[in-house]
Amino acid sequence: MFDHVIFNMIVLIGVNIFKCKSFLKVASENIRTVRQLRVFRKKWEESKKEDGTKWHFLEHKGPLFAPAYEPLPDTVKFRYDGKVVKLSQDSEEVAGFYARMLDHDYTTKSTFNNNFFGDWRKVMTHEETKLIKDLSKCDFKEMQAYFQSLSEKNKNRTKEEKAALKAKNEEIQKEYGFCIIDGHKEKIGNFRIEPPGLFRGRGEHPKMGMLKRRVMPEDVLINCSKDSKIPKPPAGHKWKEVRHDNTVTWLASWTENVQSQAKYVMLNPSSKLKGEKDWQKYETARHLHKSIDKIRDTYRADWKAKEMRVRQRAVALYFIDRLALRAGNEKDDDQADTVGCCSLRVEHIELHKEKDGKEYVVVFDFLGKDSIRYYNEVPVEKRVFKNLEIFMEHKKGSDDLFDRLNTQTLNEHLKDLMPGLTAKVFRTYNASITLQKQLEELTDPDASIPEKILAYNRANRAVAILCNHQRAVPKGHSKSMEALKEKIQTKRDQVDEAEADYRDATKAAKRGSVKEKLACDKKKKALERLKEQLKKLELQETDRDENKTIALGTSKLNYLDPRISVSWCKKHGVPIEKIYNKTQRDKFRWAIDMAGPDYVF
DNA sequence: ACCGGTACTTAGAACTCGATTT
DNA sequence: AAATCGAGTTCTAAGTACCGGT
Repeated sequence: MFDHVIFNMIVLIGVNIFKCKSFLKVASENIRTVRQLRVFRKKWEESKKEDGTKWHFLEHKGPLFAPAYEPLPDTVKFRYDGKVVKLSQDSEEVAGFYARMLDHDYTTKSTFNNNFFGDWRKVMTHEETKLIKDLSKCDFKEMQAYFQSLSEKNKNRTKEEKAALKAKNEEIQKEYGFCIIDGHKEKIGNFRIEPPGLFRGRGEHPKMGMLKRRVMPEDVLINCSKDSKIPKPPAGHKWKEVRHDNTVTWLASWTENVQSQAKYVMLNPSSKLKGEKDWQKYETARHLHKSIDKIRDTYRADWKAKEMRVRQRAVALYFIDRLALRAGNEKDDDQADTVGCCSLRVEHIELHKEKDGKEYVVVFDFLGKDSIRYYNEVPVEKRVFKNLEIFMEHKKGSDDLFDRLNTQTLNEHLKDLMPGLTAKVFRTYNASITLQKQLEELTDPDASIPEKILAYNRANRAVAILCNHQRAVPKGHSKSMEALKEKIQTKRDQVDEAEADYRDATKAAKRGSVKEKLACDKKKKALERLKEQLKKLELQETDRDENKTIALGTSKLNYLDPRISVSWCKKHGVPIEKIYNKTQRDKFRWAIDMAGPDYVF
C-alpha cells in the first residue's frame, strides 16, 4: 500500500525531476505528445515496481581486476633469522602485504600477527614452511624500505608522467566506469575489484591480518541483460557465471574469502536508481513524522504492559527513538564484539537513581558499529528506569538486556505501526527533523553568509552528535589550531592599525579637501575588509575546534533529507556550493531540482 | 522460530590532489 | 621548489533488513 503511494509520487514527479533525457529521446521517436509520453512512461514504471523489477536493460563492461603482482627486484632481500632467503613469488607477495603495514599499529597486535602468519604459511612452499616458523625472526625491513622508496618515486613524478597517468585513468574510467541502464548512461560506483591484501577489521576483530585472496574472473558473477553486449572475461579466463536477474541492482559480485561475504559492483549514488531509493527513504521518514506522536504514545503506554516481551520492545524503541541507536542485529563471534539497541547487554548500561543532581540516570557505555564507543548519561522517565531494573534482575553482565527481543520481532511490530517502518527509519527521521529545527533556531536571516554557514555546520553538528558520528582527532589538529590563532592575532593587530589610520584620516578629512576625504573613504573600506576577514577567521576557529572529534560527512550523506538543506540555501541566499561539493550535488541532484525555499520536512 | 544467504545502506580510515605557505 | 595542509575522493568493512527453507 505504502509502496504504492510512494510509487505514484515517483511517477508523477519523477518525470520532471529526473528528466530522463535519453529515455525520452528513444521514446519520442514513436510517441509524439507529452501526454502519450507520460502514459507510456507510467506504464513502463509500473511494470517495474510491482514485481520487484529494477531495470529492463543493463549493459556494462564487467569489473576491472587488480593489476598482476610485480615481483621484487633481486636487490631487495628478505631475511629469516639473519640469513637471506629468496621467497617464492606467492610467499613474497604476501610478505609484501605485511611489510607495507610494518609501521601500522596493526602489526603490534598478536591477533593480527598470528592470523597473518598462519595464512602466510599456507601460501609458502613446503621448503619455506620448514624454514620459516617464527614471525619474530622475519626481517621485512628491506621490503618495507623498497615500498617506501616506490611511493616516494610516485610522489616525485614529473608533470608529463602525471598527465599521462591521469589520461590513462580517465581512459579506464571511460571504459569501465559507466553502464547503460534503461537507456541512460550511468556512473558505476566501485568498478574495481578489491586487490589482495591483509584483512583490516575494525576494533578487536578476530580475523584481522588474514589474507584476502586475489579475486579471479572465475570467482565473479556478472549480471546484465540477455540482449546486451555481455562483458568479456580477461583473456584465458571465464566468469563464474553470467546471469540476467533484473530484480537486483548489482552488475557483478564475488565472495570475499575472509568473512565469506558477498561483494557487489553497484551504481554510483548520482544514478537515477540510487537517487530514487534515497528519495524514497526520506519520504518514509517524513511519513513517520506524521505518526510519531501516536507511536510515542503507544510505546509509553507499553512500558506498563503485562507482557515483559512488550515492555522490552517498548523500552528498546524508546532508546532507538530518543537516542538514535541502531537496531542491533545479532552477530557471530567471528566478528568484533559490538552492539546496537536490541543486542545491548547488561554490562553496557549502569543505573543511577541519582547522578550529578539528576534523577533516574542511565549510563550507556558500549562499542557500536565500527567499534566506535557510545557513551551517554541519560536521565530517563521513572517507568523506564524501573523497567530496566526488572530486565536486569538475576542477570550477569554478559546476558542480553532485552532477552525477549530481537530486530526481526521489533521490525515486525514497527511494520504494524506504519507501513515501511523499520528501526533505522527513526535515525533518518530524528536526524532530519533535528537539522530542520536547529536550522530554524540557529539561523539569523540578517547574518552574513559565513555566519549562516557556521549556523548550518552547527545544526549539522547537532545531528552528528545525536548519531554518534565520531572520528579520530586529525593528525595536526593542535598545531593547525595554533597556526590559526596566530593568524587571528596578526589580523587583530592589522585591524587595530587600520582603525588608528582611519581615525587619523577622519580628522584630516574634516578640515581637508576632496583628496583627503577620498583617502578617508579608502581607509574606511580597508578597515571594513580587515574586520570581515578577522570575523571569518574567528568563525573558522570555532568551527574547526568544535569539529575536532565529530564527523559531519556521514550524516550529511546518509541521514539528512537534502531538501531541508536545499530549501534553507534558497531561503537564505546561501549558494548551494557552500553546503554541498560537486559529488554531493550530483548525488542530491533530485533534491536540488525539487525543493523550493518553502520545503518543510 | 530459527538460520544462512542475499542485497543493499552506512561508516571511518586511507589516500590523493591541488592550493597555500615557506 | 619543496613542504604542508585540508577538502575531496576512494576504499571496503560493518551495519540493516528481509527472504526462503527447514
